Amino acid sequence: MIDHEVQFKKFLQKQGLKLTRNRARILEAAFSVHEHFDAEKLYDLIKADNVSLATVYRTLPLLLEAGLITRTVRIGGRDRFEHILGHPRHAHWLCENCHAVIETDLSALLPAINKEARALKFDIQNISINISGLCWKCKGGANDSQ
Amino acid sequence: MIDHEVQFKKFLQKQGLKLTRNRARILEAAFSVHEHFDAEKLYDLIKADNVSLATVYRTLPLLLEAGLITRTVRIGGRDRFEHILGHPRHAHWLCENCHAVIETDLSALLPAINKEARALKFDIQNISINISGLCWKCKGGANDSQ
DNA sequence: TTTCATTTGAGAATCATTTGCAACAAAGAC
DNA sequence: GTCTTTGTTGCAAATGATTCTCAAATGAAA
Repeated sequence: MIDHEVQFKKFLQKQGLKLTRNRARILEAAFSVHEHFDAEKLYDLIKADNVSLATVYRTLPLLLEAGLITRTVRIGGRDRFEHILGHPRHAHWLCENCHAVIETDLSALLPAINKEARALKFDIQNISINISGLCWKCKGGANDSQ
Repeated sequence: MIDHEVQFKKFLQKQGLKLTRNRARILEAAFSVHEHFDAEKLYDLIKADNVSLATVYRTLPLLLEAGLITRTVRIGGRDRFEHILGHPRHAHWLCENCHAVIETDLSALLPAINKEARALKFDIQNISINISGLCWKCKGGANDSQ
């Protein structure tokens, strides 16, 4: 059983829940995508296995609580997520014009964030940094003003 | 006319739009709340003036584009905003347990963010930093595990 | 006060997400 | 094995925030 599957199973057991075939399938799908995904995307990946969209929606919060995925940007009215293991935390730069998403490492920001956390006695579970604006391609063109 | 009203009017004119009584009312409401608010909240504040919820929803994106408000945390499936003028940018620390929202200044992080932006040639319009976890009150109690 | 474009309220329509429910498993207890 | 209990799932229906439609209202300008 893969690393994150073990982690998920442990988490589930602690809540008296089970690691079912469906849940394992969803977890696997989430880790097979190395970019953002939304519920629909996962569903597309596994619907062949007769997993319903409702189950995907039911599983997402579990993965979230288990600390295996994280909620990131919201695009087109849809929540988007990404897996965490082997996917170091990063900031998202979202272009308002072309909707490109650029990712950058958080390491430059982490020291300052952790310092703040200590001061607040806050236990960090998830960090989400989204910066919107115009990417280099769009800052001159498409949008003539601003 | 207040500062941010001037700003809004300018913005609207640039798009061939008008600063109507309703829009001014919504802007005013947005600036009267010194915390996060959602569409419904603004609506409650001004429905006595016969402004419809639809108009609130229609105006929010304008305020956003005009750089007068910013989208922050999403709670209970609702988009939340806050005004910007006189309300320096800050990070949000969201407690998963008691849902408290703590705000901290961004100044410690801005230099690093701006540096990154320069490297990416990215034009920042909006920065949203949300850190979730457990606040000091909840990290020991309520939730026995974790 | 005519004209023409923009706004608006009201309610219907959308669409992601949640839920209710009945049928299904899984894991023990016997 | 066979009960029993408890969690799981697919399906369809419900929910609820947000968006859209459209006809009436308003505003600016001539």
